[in-house]
Amino acid sequence: RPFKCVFDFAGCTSVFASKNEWKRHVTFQHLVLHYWVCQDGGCAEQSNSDAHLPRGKIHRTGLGASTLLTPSHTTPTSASGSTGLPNGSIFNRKDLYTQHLRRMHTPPNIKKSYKAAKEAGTTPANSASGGGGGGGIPEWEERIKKLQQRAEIERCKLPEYMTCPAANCDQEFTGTEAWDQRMEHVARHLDRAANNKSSEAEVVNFGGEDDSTLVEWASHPDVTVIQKRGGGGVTGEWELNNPLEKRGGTHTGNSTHAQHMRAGEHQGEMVIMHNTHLPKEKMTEKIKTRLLW
DNA sequence: GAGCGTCTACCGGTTCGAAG
DNA sequence: CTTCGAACCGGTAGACGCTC
Repeated sequence: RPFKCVFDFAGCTSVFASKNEWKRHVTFQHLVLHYWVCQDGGCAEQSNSDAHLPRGKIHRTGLGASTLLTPSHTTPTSASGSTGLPNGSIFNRKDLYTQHLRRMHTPPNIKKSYKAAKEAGTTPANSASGGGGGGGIPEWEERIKKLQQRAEIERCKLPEYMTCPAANCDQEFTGTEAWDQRMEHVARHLDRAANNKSSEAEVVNFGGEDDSTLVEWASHPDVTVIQKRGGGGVTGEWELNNPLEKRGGTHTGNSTHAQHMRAGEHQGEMVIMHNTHLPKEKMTEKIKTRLLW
């Protein structure tokens, strides 16, 4: 398993055998560039500014599946107080949001159709349970697609300047593809390191002295993927931060990111973060500043 | 408190379409 | 044709509420 999580320096111990899984893990579990908000029926009542609510709690009471097609379901605009997160059920992956839609908000008549089809062994049943997809009732599938688009919110953007974390590698990456290029590049280092353990040139030290661009970006107030342990303290001591964790969260105990989010700016269109992809000049300037500390 | 049902989080495999 | 990435799909684990 050559692919260790790029945030291992912040405490993530995940390792992966395939590049695909490695990239997916980093993207969905740590970066959270996008998320999906369900504000239908009972979900709309969930405030994400309050102290942490136990998982699943808000889904208990009278979910109005039949209200899905009502005008109350509009673009997420009702950002809650202190976190910047909108009210509603939040999902970090599109397929999870879709799964939730199918399970919780399928109108009763559609559910009935699926059930009948399942018993008859016909097509719509294939997508009636779980994530579902493909065949089904066309109007409902169309509706789901629209809801998926509407619910999607961009949290932050990828960096536009990065360097390679491998020792003795001066490779730089710029532009909107910088992150992907770096991941691909680093994957080759990791691969080679796994196959040739004696090669020091392939040693990748995420978050180390050769990886300041990652640390700078990930800890930026508009990104907050990692944060200083204990909210300050020792340089180099980082811990993971889940950007979608509600303020006051308890089960990870690291949810101070909310302080950085600017809920007051969310009026009209829901925009959580702005310009988090720092240009090269700005990033290097920040790095210089950091080194002077 | 045990057992059960519901729901979300996460993982890993599969499918499918686009690009080379 | 092959490779790759995005999305889909199915399964499992854990948390929680409800009932007995």
